[in-house]
Amino acid sequence: MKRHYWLMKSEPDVFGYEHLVAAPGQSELWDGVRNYQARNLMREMKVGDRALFYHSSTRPPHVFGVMEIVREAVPDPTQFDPESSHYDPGSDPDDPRWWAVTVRALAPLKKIVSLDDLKANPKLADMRIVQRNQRLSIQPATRAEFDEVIRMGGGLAKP
DNA sequence: GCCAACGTTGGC
DNA sequence: GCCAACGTTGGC
Repeated sequence: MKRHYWLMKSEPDVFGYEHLVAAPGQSELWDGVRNYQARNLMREMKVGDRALFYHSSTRPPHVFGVMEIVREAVPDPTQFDPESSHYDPGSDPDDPRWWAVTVRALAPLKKIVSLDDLKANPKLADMRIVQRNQRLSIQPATRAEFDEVIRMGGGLAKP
């Protein structure tokens, strides 16, 4: 089975890498995605896939660490929760609209890799994140891109 | 806080 | 099915 690579964005105030590391059992449902393209990509994810964890709305925005997909997409429960800010009254429980994978922290990078660093590396020119305002919160990456970002971050710190 | 990009909605 | 209005994202 071929492993795939991804980049997943979150605002650290809402859900950052530290939350993930501190989470019970160190795994967490990646809920709240309300974009069809991102949803479709998440449904392609397989157990064992790896993802770069990107912190947005920070100065500078940056890649912080690496996650592993530990469970394939299941219906996102927040879409059926009227109390949730992600509540979607239009979603049919028999045919849920929104799905979420479960992720686990693998390790932080030894040093963060900023968006400017990503943009400055010609090897990463095809990554969506470095292209003009590509806001998609879940993006595919190649293994070469994934490895390059980790190399730029000085490798993975021991958890 | 601003605003460009861009996805979604809804009138026609 | 078009497209203007609107809302959100996210870098700056």
